[in-house]
Amino acid sequence: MKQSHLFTKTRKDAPADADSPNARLLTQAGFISQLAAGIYTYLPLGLRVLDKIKNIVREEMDALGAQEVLMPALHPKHLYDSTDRWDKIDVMFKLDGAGGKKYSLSSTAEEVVTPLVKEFVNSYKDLPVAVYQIQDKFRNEPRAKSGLLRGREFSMKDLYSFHADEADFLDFYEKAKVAYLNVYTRCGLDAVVTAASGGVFTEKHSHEFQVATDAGEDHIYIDRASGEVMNREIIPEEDWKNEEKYEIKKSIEVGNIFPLECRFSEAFKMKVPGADGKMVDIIMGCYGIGPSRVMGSIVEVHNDERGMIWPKSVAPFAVHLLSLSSKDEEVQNRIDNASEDLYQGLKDVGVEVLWDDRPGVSPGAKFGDADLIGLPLRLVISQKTLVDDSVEWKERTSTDMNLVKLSDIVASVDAWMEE
RNA sequence: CGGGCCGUAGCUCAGUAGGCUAGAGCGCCACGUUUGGGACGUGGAAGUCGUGAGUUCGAGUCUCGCCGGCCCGACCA
Repeated sequence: MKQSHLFTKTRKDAPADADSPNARLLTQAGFISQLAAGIYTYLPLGLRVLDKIKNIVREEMDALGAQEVLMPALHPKHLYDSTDRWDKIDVMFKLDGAGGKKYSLSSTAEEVVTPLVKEFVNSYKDLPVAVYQIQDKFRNEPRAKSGLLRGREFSMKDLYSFHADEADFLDFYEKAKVAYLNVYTRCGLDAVVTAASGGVFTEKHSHEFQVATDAGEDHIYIDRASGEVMNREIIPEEDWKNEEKYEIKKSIEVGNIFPLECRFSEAFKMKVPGADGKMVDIIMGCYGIGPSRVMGSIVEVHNDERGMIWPKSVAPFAVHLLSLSSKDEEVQNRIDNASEDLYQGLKDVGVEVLWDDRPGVSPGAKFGDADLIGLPLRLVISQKTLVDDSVEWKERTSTDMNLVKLSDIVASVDAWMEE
């Protein structure tokens, strides 16, 4: 994409009302725009990141054997009458429809997915089933905060699994854990599985995926003896400051999986015949990842004083190509032609390039924007590099710069992409 | 939902004790010069001072209500 065509712009000054690094940097670089507290527009650069995260999630969910659907975000009240949750979910947005009907905006989807799957599952032979969706969720948070980390409308992937017996559920649950860890690793996040309370659904523990960072609002306790990681909510209060027993870190919860047991299958009278012909209860699990929160978390973890530092896997573009300006028309033409050739050459081999082709913008401004936007690889073409028939190569994570011949550059980038 | 901070140009902010035509930097527009770390000169456009009421001869400034944002806490099925 040519930067001259990008309708968004970077800002020289950080926004005054964005304190957290993710809100400040994403806004300053033109990735997101705030509409209200906890409500954001994803601009072209930000949307590309969000989509890449969603696609990584998709790939891992598909590999797990789950099937993607898209359920409505507008939920009729009667579903919640079946589970008695209409007045229990206090973050639920409720609205009135025509004819006195009542609806809520999706804050979760157990009430939709359970009847949905029930439509198609008639026997133990139809199980297990795992379905997921990636959809915006709405939660009337008393206090939205920290940019993308806690919003009132946010992207969430929610997966639900249905099983004929406990052993099958546990097997799937463990595989889901691995799939989740794969997602975080691929997104450049170092997440740990953390035991947490089971909430209202189960006596068992649920499991969270926590990324240790001071930007987090959770506290994880790492048992120094066993290595087990636990959320503070399941630590006895007298041990909250026991640093001899636990290593304590602040962290962001980037995912949560938990057993639902038969809470929802019972509420919707979902039972099927087992192998012996007798009706069996259906055991469910539920598994959530917020792609928008993952995006914010990546920025919290990967940034420096100059801007964001995107991992290659989720960067909006892999390469930032900078054409520096020259007063000499002849030189300028050579810069433009070499840049155009490289831009096309990279696109032809499938490399995503943001080309800073803006005329007349000073080198300092282009470098500043490149650092702020934080694409993994910066390539510069200028009078200086063309003297050597070369391009300057600099990775965002390094201060090293070196020249690569124009004749070799596409192959070099292609090889770097495979790393 | 409790507590705190804040709202003045597109952005970041200043605005003394209430005082007459409301300021700066950046950005933007025009022209010229400049081009390897956010260049410079000259000229220009741009503001119902969040909003409503009140006090006052006079309100960006004081009082109250409302709206909105950020932070701390509670909450986070």
